[in-house]
Parts: sequence; C-alpha cells; structure tokens
Amino acid sequence: MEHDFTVNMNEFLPLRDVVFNTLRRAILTGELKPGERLMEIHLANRLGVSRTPIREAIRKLELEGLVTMIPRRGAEVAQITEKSLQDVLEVRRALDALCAELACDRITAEGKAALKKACDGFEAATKAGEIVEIAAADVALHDIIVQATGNQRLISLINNLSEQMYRYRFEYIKDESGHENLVSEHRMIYESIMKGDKEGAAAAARLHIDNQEKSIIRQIRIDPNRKNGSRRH
Amino acid sequence: MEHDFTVNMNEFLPLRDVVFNTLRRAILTGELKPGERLMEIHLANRLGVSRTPIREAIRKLELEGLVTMIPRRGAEVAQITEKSLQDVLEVRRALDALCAELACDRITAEGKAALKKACDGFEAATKAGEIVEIAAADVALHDIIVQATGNQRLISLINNLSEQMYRYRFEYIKDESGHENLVSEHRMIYESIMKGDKEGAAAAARLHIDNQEKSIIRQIRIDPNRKNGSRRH
DNA sequence: GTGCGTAACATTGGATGTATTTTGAGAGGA
DNA sequence: TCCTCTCAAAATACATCCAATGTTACGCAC
Repeated sequence: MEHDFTVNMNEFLPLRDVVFNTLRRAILTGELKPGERLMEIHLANRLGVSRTPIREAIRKLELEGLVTMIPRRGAEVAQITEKSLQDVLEVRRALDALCAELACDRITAEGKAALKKACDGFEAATKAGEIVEIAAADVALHDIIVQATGNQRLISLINNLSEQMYRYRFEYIKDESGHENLVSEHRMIYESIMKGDKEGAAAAARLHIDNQEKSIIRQIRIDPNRKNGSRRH
Repeated sequence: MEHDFTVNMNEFLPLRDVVFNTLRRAILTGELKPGERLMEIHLANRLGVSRTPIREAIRKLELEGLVTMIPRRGAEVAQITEKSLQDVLEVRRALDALCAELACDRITAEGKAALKKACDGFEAATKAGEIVEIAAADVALHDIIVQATGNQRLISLINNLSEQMYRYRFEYIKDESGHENLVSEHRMIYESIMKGDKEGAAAAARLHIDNQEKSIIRQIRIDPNRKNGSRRH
C-alpha cells in the first residue's frame, strides 16, 4: 500500500505518452482503420498539440508494429493479414503455455485466491451473456496468470501480442456456441495451475489459443472488408 | 526473389534510423554503459545532427527496453540485472524451442543444406579456436533455424531478445570447456531437425539455452563490475 | 560547521520554421 | 484517347527556438 498519488500522476504524463496511448487505443478499437494515413498536421490539430509529440508517439507505434512507415510519405495504420495474425498466435501459443507452466510454480496463495475468483467471475459473466462483461472477465483471468509468472519481460511481450488481436477480441466471444468451451478451457487451466500440473496447464493453454485462432480466422474469412481503411475527412 | 535494392536503400535511411542503429550498437557493445545518461544535446553534437532525430531514436530505444526514461530528466542506458537476464532467457528458451519445432515442419531443402553447412562450419570454427569466428558461426547457425520458421513476428522477437544479451555473447564462448558441449548441442538440434523430430529438437534447443544461461550467470557473478556506468566527460 | 534557501544553470518538453521530396492534376503532344 | 512532362500543393524530415522544470552551487543564518 504505497501512496495514493498515482491518480494525480496521470496529469503529469508527457504529451507524447498521452498521444501514444490515444493513437494506440484508436488503432486497436478500429477507430483508425488499417491502411489509413496518419498525417502529423491533422493529428496535431485534432488533438490540440504540436507536431513534436505526434512524431515521437508515431515512432513508438512504429516499433510496436501498429503502424508502418513509408519514407518521405509518413505513417499509416498497419495492415492485418491472415498470415500476420497466425504468426502472432503461433508465438502467443508458446508464450501462454510458458506462462501457465511458470504460474504453476510461482503463483502465491493470494494469486490462487484471485484466480479462483476470476474463474468464477468468468463463468458468471458467460451466464449473464454480456459481451463486454465476458471480455473483461477474460482479460482479468489471463492477467492474473501472466502476472503470476513474475517475469517482467514475458508480461510486456504478452501484453503487446494480445494487443495485436484486440480488435478481434469480441468476435470469438460473440460466438455463443463457444461459450461452454471457453468456460471449460478456463476451468482446465485453472485446475491444472491449482494442482501444480505444469504439463496439463500448458496443454490447456495451447488448446485455448487453438480455439481462439479457429474462431478468429473464421471471422476474418466471413468479414474480410476490414482490410481497406477509409478517409476520415 | 524481390529486387536487390536493399543494399542501396541504406544510403537513404532517415537520420533517425541511423541514430537509432548507432545508439543501439553503442549500447549493445558496451560503449555506452548501463546507467550512463543520454543527453540529447551532447549526442546531437557528437553525431553532427540536431536534437530531433536523437529524440525520435531515443523513443524507439525506450520502447525496446534498452534505455529507461526518467521524466524531466531524460534517458539513461538501462541497467542489466541478473533478474532481467533470467527473464529474457526464460522467454528465449520457450521461443527457441518453438523455432526448432517449427523448423522441423517448414525447413526447405535449401535450408537443410545451409543448416548442414553451418553446423559443419561451427564445428570447424571451434577446432580453429577463434572466438570471433565461433561467435559468427553460432549466429549463422541459429539464424538459419529462426528464418526457417517463416514467422516474421517470431523472427523479430528472437532477434530483439538475443540482442539483450549481446554483450555476454563472448563470455560463454571463451569458456573452452564448454566447446564440445556446444558442438554436441548444435549437432543434436541439427539432427533432430533433419529427422523432423520436433520433440527432440525442442528439447535440444532448451538444453542449449540452459547451458548458456548457466555460463552467462556464472560470468556475471565473477565479474559484476559491469553494473555501474561511468561518465564520459 | 552545518543546514536551509535562493538563484543561476543545464536539460528536457513542446512549438514553429525551412527545405526537400512526393504526389497529383493539368496541359500539351503523339 | 492516352501518355508524358511540368508545375504546384502538401507532407515529411530536420533544425531551431521558447518555456518549464530539475539540478547544483553558493551564500547566509543558526
């Protein structure tokens, strides 16, 4: 229990970080569409800052892979291809399995309690059927497992990779038929971690990603119009 | 087989990328030491450019984890702790194993030929005993496996993680006693991939990282003076 | 002699100015 | 009608400038 000044600290975030977070959110929520150009002056006017913070934010987005740079032409929102999604998921499968294994060894008593609560919470959310609730519960559950590893590098990598598919998060949750699968997968991960069964936890985590992959890829094929961005003004 | 303009393109790299690469190399080779402050105006004078490209390069280094930002005070070269190294290696163990597995399925005939050549080359280099040669052969070998996965995201992640321990690369090679281990580990990975034995390849890759980890950690404990940076002027 | 306060300095954060490059439209010719 | 060349408009890349803040050192008081 440190101080509770953290809230006020947000006021003092450098503008570049505010812009960075704003743009990232806009890209991940689909407000800025793949292929759309990010022009410094327009963004600067829109956000009411000068070009400098915009540029620095774009540099970071570039390294994160959310925008692609074309020299002397500027940045645009990165295209998401089926291949790139599969690449991301392939890595995530390995890293989520690693998380599950490490969590078996390292999770604390409080962690276990939180995990149980999150697992129950997810089950309740699916029964209620509220998409947003389910997504939030899903994130919370995974977050506990990831955090339990205590590996800072792993934590930030997973967060980054998860982001890449953030805009598809709702797709596989909408699919009602998958709900009981989701619940049982979560429960299997949960129980394996509780027992300290590393192989079981890893296998369950992999299976979980496999199913997400199937669901997401199916959605993309059904609705491939996301590819082309449209101008905003 | 696209164009072969890639070489000439280097001439047209934006200044910020030149600075980015320069600073990154300086950090990884130890020319800029952990804890050392990166002051924009000094770097600008040193490299003969203005502050703008420096700033944008630092933003990228920040996201890559090579420098840490202190608000209103600037950037400094990130400290390397034993914990952070272990974190990196823990992730690499999983990703190298994944690479080996994927390579089993996806390596081409040319890839196999190159792999054989690289493997023999490494063995020859260890016999010759030239540290630099051995390191180069080691990189070449691993590169072939990583590239064979065809997963662009995985490739860049592994490259990034490898960089984090670049300055320790020579440490575990200097250790003469480990040479025959290195050779046999490489050979085991090589043979497993040739046979398409995924489990074997993954296990061998993990073992390989385990041994590197032991060697590097031992070196750090022997020579922990790297921790504190010194001012340059 | 030590500790506190203040002022000068150094450095980052952000804004603006300038030049080069790209793009796109329009005119002219095949 | 289509292609090409030219020119203008716009956007990036880089440099510089101003403002705000953190740091340091000096001096004064206790």
